Amino acid sequence: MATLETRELRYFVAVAEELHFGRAAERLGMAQPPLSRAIQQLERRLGVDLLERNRRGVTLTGAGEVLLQEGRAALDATAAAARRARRAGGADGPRERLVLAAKAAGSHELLQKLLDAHAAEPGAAEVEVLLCGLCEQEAMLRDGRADVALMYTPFNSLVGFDSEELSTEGQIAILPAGHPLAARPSLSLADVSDVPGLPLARWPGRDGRYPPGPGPEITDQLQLAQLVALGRTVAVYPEYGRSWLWAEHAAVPLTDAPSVVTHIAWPPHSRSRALAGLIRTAVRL
Amino acid sequence: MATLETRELRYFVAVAEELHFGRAAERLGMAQPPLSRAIQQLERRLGVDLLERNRRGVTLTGAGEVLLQEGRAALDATAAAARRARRAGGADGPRERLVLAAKAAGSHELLQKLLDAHAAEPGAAEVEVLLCGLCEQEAMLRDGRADVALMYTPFNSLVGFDSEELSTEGQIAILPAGHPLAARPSLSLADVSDVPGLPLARWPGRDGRYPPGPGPEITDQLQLAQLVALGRTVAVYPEYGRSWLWAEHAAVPLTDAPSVVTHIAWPPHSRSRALAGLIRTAVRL
DNA sequence: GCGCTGTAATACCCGGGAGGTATCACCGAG
DNA sequence: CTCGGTGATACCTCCCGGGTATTACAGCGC
Repeated sequence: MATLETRELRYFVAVAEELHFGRAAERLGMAQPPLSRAIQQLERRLGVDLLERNRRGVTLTGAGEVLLQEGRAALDATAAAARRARRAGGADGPRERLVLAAKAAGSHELLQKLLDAHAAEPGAAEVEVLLCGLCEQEAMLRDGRADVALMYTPFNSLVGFDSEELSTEGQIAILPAGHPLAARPSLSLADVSDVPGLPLARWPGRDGRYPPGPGPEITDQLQLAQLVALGRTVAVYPEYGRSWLWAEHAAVPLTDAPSVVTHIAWPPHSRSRALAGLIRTAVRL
Repeated sequence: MATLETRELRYFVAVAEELHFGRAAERLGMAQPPLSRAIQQLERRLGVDLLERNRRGVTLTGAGEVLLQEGRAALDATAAAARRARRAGGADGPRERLVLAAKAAGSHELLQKLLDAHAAEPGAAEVEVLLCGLCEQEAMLRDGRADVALMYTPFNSLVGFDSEELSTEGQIAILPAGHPLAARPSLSLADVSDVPGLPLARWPGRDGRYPPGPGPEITDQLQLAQLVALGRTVAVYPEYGRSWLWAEHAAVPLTDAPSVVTHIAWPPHSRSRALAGLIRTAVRL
């Protein structure tokens, strides 16, 4: 059985992502020839062509696509094993430590309630909060930087994790304060998706790409706040966005936007007592 | 960053499972001293004690428990990457191949319908059927021996996989043909759980252990069939068990047994067109 | 007390292979 | 036809993974 070392996977993923041996070697901190040789050996061992070497760089074969997908998952799992083992041993006392990943732009209120409730439990594990960008919670759970995360459907995908539903809320339209639509008691998606002179802001999808459209491409909450305040865009945002609105902003409930559901999610094979305690506290909120 | 090679994980898992360096080394096909050294290096690199060496063998520390869990998952993911890549490259033509894992004791009828319907689709992938024992589908999906599986809740756990529900059915009591209870139109769990002289058969749980009780420990369907036919036990079994009953058996519907739901399940990160086609066919059944 | 047994750790050696440098072979652009 | 940029090859070095022999130590029988 060909037993695929971590090093080989790392090398292959680098080449498959760069589609260029030289750059991949640089990224890996090594010279190009040994990298070429390692990939050739890997292909021989698997008995499969992974890369198509043509003039001007390389492309992935079907098997290469598969190995890229699966290899990334395997590397994540390996990194997770290392990180979680190290963390479990760091303070090997009775008090375990948990890392909770949460979107920085998420609901502060919910997070506060959860942490307070958990801290009040007797013998509760210490919880470190790791705030991250838009959709990084999934990667953090997968590669072990976090043990548990707050995720928001439909923005995050819960695929591959265990989860419990915590709360559901509607969405609002965030408009410049003086805009005519801001006076309306409620709006529909159709109302805000085609406002003359006020294009709808575009968020990156799960793959990091932006949907097409005339509106500005948003990367973080502060940028969005500025653009709305400047009267350049209108945004669809979960209810919890009300907590950071400025005086220059107006929020109007949307009647037909999909609900945003907050979940607490964790890797499915977790067996930790500390994690179980945190989840129990969360679902009781 | 300590980057945990596959080899190290393999070694550690072997030692953690055997709790004995000598036996682990034998299982790995190597000598004991290099294994000891490798584990020591691993502990130094992670900066964490994984094993407690006391007189008469070793025991796992907390960090060791974590690394065993996570390490197994990582090794499975790595093996899956190798297997799936190799399979994807084997016949790199337009026809992809899929491996479907199904419990040998499962519903033959459903499997037949699924395979027939799928084969009728134009351009459908070739499907290899891999029949396995009681609860092996999960391991097969995890380590890449299979791409997709038929699973039965509550017997199998869907945790960590994507899945779609295919069908739901009740459970029956399987009794010796001549038994008084066999004449009843229906039974409850209480009726069959305490029949004098006819103890309830015990199935292994997800962890491979048997619940306590007086009945025989069942390992496969044939053994169960024999024991019931001999008048030694009564069993609770899904409806689809009717297809293999003997003349010596009688089946009576159970009114209050949990329903058995058949799912089609697959690894969450799969992106294969062939797999998507099979799933679409399955949910249309 | 003294071996005896079974455990993991240490000492030391050897060979394979991972990685480096220099160079080649190839192809498209100008 | 050269030149720049690509990946592949040739060849060397040395580290480290693995082997054997041995030690250290704890329990057990007598």
